[in-house]
Amino acid sequence: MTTTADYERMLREAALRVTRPRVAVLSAVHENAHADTDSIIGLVRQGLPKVSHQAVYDVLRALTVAGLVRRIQPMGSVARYEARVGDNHHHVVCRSCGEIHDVDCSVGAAPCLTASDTHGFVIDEAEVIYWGFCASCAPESAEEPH
Amino acid sequence: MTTTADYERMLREAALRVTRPRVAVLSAVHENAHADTDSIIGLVRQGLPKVSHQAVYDVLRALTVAGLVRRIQPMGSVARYEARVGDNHHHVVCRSCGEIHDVDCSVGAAPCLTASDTHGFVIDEAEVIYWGFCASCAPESAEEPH
DNA sequence: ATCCTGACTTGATTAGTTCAAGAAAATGCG
DNA sequence: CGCATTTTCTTGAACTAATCAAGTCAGGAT
Repeated sequence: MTTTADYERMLREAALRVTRPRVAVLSAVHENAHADTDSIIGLVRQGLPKVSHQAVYDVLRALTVAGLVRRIQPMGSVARYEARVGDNHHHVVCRSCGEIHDVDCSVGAAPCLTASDTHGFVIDEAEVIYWGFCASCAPESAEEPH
Repeated sequence: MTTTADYERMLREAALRVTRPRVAVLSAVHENAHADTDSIIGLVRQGLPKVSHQAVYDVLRALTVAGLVRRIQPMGSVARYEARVGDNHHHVVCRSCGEIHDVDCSVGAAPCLTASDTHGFVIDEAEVIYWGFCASCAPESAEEPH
């Protein structure tokens, strides 16, 4: 289990000041994968009722810049954050309810990181989003071709 | 070259009424890949100065639903539209200037469409976004590790 | 040509996020 | 430990992209 002290250490190692809003946000993101900003605000306020929404926005940005959390934003969705960073995993998103789950890269390490024609771009990351319907939202006749 | 008559036919084949705003939007998306809504409004108004922004929003949604255009929205960016539909191509996005280019799927047909663990999801599409820096934005020392 | 339905215009409204100025708190130093 | 410096947080407003609603207008069928 991750304790408050662990979060404080993570912040310190990232050269960020340790404040209660930051610990609370970091904790919320760790314990609630793929939470959107609004949920995070709610979670943080369970422990610290007085934090402003900008504090949360600021903290999320600081944590994102520091690499402690990762911001994901499938289209049609608001910004969401997750604590798994640096392991090149991807996401499966439900078209209906927006639910997100992690999936590891299918073909090994990072095979998708080779585009056929990069147009002169220096590519550093390949983001994969699998779109579909989750178990609850999939119609029973999902496997029918039409 | 694609003419107005072609766009009208495309609309008719999609069971959409042929209106000048629709032709103008369809034309704008075809001639300006990855344009955002605001640019499209500007382009449309070059020919039809009086179209409202809602008309453009409405038309873009109708065209998207009809499958004539595709909506893409890398995170941090507003909605963009492109006319290449149904060929499973992906995108490379510049982290700095937001420029977008098409890339064909690297490993053949649609290999990325196999996630390792689908969490019970019925997946119908794998969207790949390659992140990096375009030729203009890439620093000279881009290949240096640090 | 006329009617009916769907599309467009106008204007207001929302949600999500950001900006700005001042107050508060965290770190470093004496 | 207490103070100074610097960053962070609070308060409140503003901004942007997008949507909603009501009424007018135009495309396509009869």
